[in-house]
This record gives sequence, structure tokens and C-alpha cells, in this order.
Amino acid sequence: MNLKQLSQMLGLSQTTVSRALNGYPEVNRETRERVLKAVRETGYRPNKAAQRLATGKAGSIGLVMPTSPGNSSDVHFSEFLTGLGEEALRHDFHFVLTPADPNDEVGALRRLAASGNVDALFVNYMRGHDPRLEMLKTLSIPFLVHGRSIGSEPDYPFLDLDNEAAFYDATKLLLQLGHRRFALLNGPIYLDFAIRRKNGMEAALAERGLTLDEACTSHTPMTDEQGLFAMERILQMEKEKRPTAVLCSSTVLALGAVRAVNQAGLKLGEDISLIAHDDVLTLLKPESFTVPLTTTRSSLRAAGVRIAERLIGEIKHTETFPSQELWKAELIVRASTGVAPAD
Amino acid sequence: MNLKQLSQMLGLSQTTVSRALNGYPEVNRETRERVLKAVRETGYRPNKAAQRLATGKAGSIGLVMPTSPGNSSDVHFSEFLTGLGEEALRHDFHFVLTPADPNDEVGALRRLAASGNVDALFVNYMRGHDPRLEMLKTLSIPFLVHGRSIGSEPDYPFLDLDNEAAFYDATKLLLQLGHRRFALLNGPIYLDFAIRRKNGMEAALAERGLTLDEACTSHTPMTDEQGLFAMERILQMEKEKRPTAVLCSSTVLALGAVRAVNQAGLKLGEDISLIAHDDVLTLLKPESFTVPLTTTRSSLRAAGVRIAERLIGEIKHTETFPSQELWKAELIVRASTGVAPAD
DNA sequence: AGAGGTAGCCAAAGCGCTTTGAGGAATGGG
DNA sequence: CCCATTCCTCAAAGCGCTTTGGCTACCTCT
Repeated sequence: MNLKQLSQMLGLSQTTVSRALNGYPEVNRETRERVLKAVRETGYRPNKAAQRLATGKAGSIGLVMPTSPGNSSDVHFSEFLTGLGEEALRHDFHFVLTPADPNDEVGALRRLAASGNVDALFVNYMRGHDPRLEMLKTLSIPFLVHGRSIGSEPDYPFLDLDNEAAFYDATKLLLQLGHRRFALLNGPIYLDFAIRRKNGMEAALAERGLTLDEACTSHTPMTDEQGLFAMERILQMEKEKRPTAVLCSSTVLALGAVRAVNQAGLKLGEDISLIAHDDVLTLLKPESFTVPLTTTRSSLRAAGVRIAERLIGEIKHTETFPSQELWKAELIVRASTGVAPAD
Repeated sequence: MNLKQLSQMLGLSQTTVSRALNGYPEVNRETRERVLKAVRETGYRPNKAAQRLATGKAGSIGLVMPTSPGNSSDVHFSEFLTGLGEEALRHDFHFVLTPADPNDEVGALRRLAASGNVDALFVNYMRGHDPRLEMLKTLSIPFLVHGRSIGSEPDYPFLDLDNEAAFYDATKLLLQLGHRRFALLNGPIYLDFAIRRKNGMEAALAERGLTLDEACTSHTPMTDEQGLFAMERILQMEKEKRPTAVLCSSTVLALGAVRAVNQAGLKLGEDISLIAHDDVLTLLKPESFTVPLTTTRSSLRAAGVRIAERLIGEIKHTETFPSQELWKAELIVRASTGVAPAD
């Protein structure tokens, strides 16, 4: 069933039927109702490809799925995706997901844009000096980035968490509790958020004349396994040199780190204080750790909702948003942080 | 840059250029190379919407994302998605993800198919007597289901895990270890896999004249929280009646369950034996639990790869696959299972 | 009554691609 | 030398939709 058949059936022109369906004013009320009734009865659905070809709008936003053989699936990514989906549902939008080799993200993005299948692009997992930015600016479709790219001109639309402030505040808290030796379990250092979190932490330390020991810093994929390894390594240091305060870039890393602490027979919140960044993952609630975790919290999913909202608004030209948003994380104190142990 | 411009640039007709690009034999080798060179230089990419309109093929497979406001993101789903993506990447396919209210999955599926945006459909989270099946059969595009639907005619293409056998075997193992009182922490009972796992477990018990106590059975969303609650409830029973063996439908449930066991001061593998089904989630490795978990294992991600492979093969008409596949889970014994404690 | 609007509808062009049906040029055979 | 054959190329139709630019009939106003 297509427009032609439908309009013949109704004894109307394609034009009129099309207008009736798309809410144009120059259609008689009765006619419109007749059309809508026929649509309901026949189950007619406009062909999206044709619609897209004619209008240039696709009702879809494109994103590159950072996946490659051997690469692990990422809870953070799917939490975010859930948020995107939640908002897209409200506007009858869908996503076009292009899986891409991480080494060819620029290419994948370009192909996606050129395919004419999407109205807007979204990118995340920003790196320092991210090469995708330059490419995106040359494109004619709107885009939005989640995160920022340190080292690039900040002239692109983004939504980011104030990672620097989050880790600055967290460090500050630990300093107030008397801690002097710190460790950081971070994400891969080429990622922008990891760089900024480290910066934030170092800034707070510097205020007290302290520095972050490289030996106590790890930059790894954010899995529980890596968290375990990194923490084990740190706990092997002599007690006098060993950090008493640890910052984790994800509750996932913290999951492993806490296990290491337990296995070493140490008490979280007494021997070792830990603050993790909490993306509000469904699976991993900091409050349901055996010792509830102090966290810097910002929901990834909420970010997804917001990003979809902005992107769709831009496509529909209905709303304008501040082009650059910086969210603050909440610092939530629970039992995993305590006064520094006496040496 | 479109076909018309490109062909004018080359002094060729659109036909010839199109044929050159799509590998038709009736194009001179030199001509073809000239065309390909121009494509490389200009960065020309065919418009997918137009291609789709002309050919009827879209190079994409559609899936409904089970998401709604307030609904939680699901690690199992994203693990699977990763597998799909991995395979799709190899064939330059992409996905169209339609987020849908779980109450309107049939509608979402129909819209997706009618939109003309996808070549094939994929569905999962099958229920008993699943209404989507009937709808899918009326559609003209191929589809594949992950899982099965108990109570429906088994005349549709599927890939499923032999859930019955997996839980039958697991139960059998526990019986051999002397356990007589069992509990089951299962997924929502309307889901097909949950029904079958329960059946498998009950079949093994029945062979010894045992039955599964309803009070020791829970059907919940598969989150760690639910696992914790369910297990806490079970551990409140009097010691003489309390189950000594527990089956979990997911390592995620097990995560909570194990926490409950620990909090009760019981020893896993001694006081309580536990077997979980392991979907090989990146985040949750059964071997890195404090007491490594005995599991029935089957990679969700591998299933994703296989499903994409079959779907894409069907679209391209290149390969035919057995239309129905039943995978076996591996039973892997670790430390969480032990001889039943003497009463 | 005639000018000027307006409401409601339509025919046709166009979006960028593939594919059909046909034609021109070169080659070979009788 | 002519016709058949092969190789390459082309013009044009068509995919299903939106949108432009009329057109007609009916009002309203003076």
C-alpha cells in the first residue's frame, strides 16, 4: 500500500493525501478525517526511504558504536544508550548504529553522514585533540559531542561533566580527612575525561604542596578486573609509603579495587578511603557495596536523555539550547571515606 | 556530490558509473578504474535513501530496543548488541534501533518494518506464546528470533540456548553432591528462558522424587539488588528447611545473592552451593568472585555474532543456514559448589 | 456587477539512485 | 562486403514521497 494507491482509493490526489497526513492547513477537515480513517483501515505507512529522499529529513540520529572484534562491551556505553533511547522514543526517532573499528572512527562517521541516513551525529569517548572534531565541523549536519576534547578549540556543541571539579572536590574532601598519600585508578589517559579528572586531582593536591605519585596512578580500561590488578599492585607497597586514599574513575573499577582491599584484609573507610565516580549504572549501586561507597555522582543516562533532547530539538528546529553545557557532579559521602589512619 | 554530477564530471552516463560502482561485468576495466579513482578523489558516497528506494535493500537490520522511561538498562542486552555489531561491521551493515515501550513491541516492530528502513528484523526477550511471532510471519521481510516461545508453533527461525538442558544438568550436579533442598532465582516468569530453566530444574528434581518449593523460587528482573533481596528472604528460613543449593539465572542475580550469603556469615560452597548461568558478561566474570562461581556458560555475545551472520546471509541471499539452532551451555565447575552440609 | 480574497484541491516536478531496453562501435566469419 | 556477435555505453523510466505553482469555485466587499 503506497500513497498512490491510497489516494486513488480515496479519489483524491497524492498531494492532498500527503498534506492531510502531515498536518498542513489547506485541507478540509472532512477530507482530512476521511484520509486518516483510510490510513487506519489500510494500515498504510509512508515509506521512510522515500520520505527521506524527498525531504532530506530522516528522523534518525546516527552514532558510531565503539565496537570491534575482541573489544569489550561497555556498560557505560549502554547506560548512556538507554538514556538516548528513552528520549528518542518520545519523538518517534530512531538511531542508526554503525559499528566501527576504533581505529577508523573518523571514517565510520563520515560514511554515516554521507549515507544520507541520519539527520544528526553524536560522538562520545572524546580524546585529547580529537580528530573527529575537525571532520564534524566540515559536515553540514548538526552534531553534538558528549564530553570535550582538551587541546581543541572549544567551538563545538557539547555536553560534558565538569570532571575537573568533581575530582578536585573529591580530593579536597580526602585532604580534609587528613590523607596525604593518594592513588588514582583512572580510565585510559588518551580519553579527555581521564585527563581532566587527573588534572582536577592534581590541582587540589598542589594546593597543599602535594603531588600525585606516578607509581600510584593507573590508566586502564574501566573493568573490574583492571581495578583489582591496579589495587593489588598498590597494596603491595610498604605500608609507610602506601596510599591511604584512592580515587576511582568508575564504580566498575571500584568493584575490583574493593575486592583487592578485602583480600588484603584491610578495612575500607578505615585503612583505605575510596571515592569513586558514579555514573549511576543500573547494575552497580555504590550504596549496595558491603561498605557503601562515597562517590561523585552524575547520571550517564540523564546525559543521554539530554543529548537526545538537544539533538532532536535541533533537527526539528523547534528549540534552541545552550550549545555548551557543563554539568556538576554531586559529591555524596558514604562509609568508604574516613579519617586518615595514624602512621 | 551526487551521481549526476560525478558522471558529468567523468563524461559518462549515470548508468555506466552506477554499474562501475556496483561491480557489474559490462563495464570496461579502464572505465571502471577511472570511476573508482574519481570516487576516491571526490569522496562521493551514494545516497542510501535513494539506493534504498531504488533497490528495496537497505543494508540494515532493525531491532527494537526494549527501553522505556523508568525501565532499567540491561547488561545482557548490550552484551548481545556488541556481538551483533561485531559481525555487522564486517559486512558494512548497520542497525536501526527503535526504542519502544515494552507494552507496544508489536506496534514498534510493525512500524519498523513498514518504514522501509530495514531489510530484516530481529527480536529477543521472547515470551511464552509471544504475540510478535504471528505478526512477524505476516511480514515479507526475513526475521530471526533469539530464544523461542513456548506455547507457539515452532515454525519460525530461531537461535536458542538449550535452557532446559543447562538447568537440568546443573541441578543434576547438585543432586549428586547430596543436596536435597533447592532454590531458584530466576528471571521474570513470562520470559521463555525462565520458563524453560525452571522446567529443566524441575525435571531433574522429579527424577529423585523432589519438587521445587514455591517459597524458594523467585522471578524478578535480573539485577543484583533483586538477587540480594531474594536470597535474604530465603536465608531467613529455619536452618532445617532452608535450601542448601541455589540456581541463579544470571551472574548478575548471583552478585546480589552472594552478598546476602556473606552478610549472613555463611560460606559459599560449604553452607550454600550456588550455580549461576553465565552469559559471559564482560563486567561480571564468575571466576573473579571471591569464591569463584560454578556456572552454565554460553556467550551472549557469540550468539549476537551468529545471529547477525545468519540475518545478513539471508539478506544477501548468499548463504543458507539451518533455520533453527539450539546451543548447549557448558557446565563449568568452580568453588561455589560443594558437598551438601550434614543437617 | 466586478474586483479581490480565500479555501480546497490538483498536476507535475524533483529527490538520487538502479535497471530496462536499445543502440553504436568494433570484431570476426562466411 | 555484409551480417552476426560481442562489448560497452546511454537515455529514460521508475522507486514513493513532498512541494511548487497553479486552478476552480465560492465569498466578501464596494
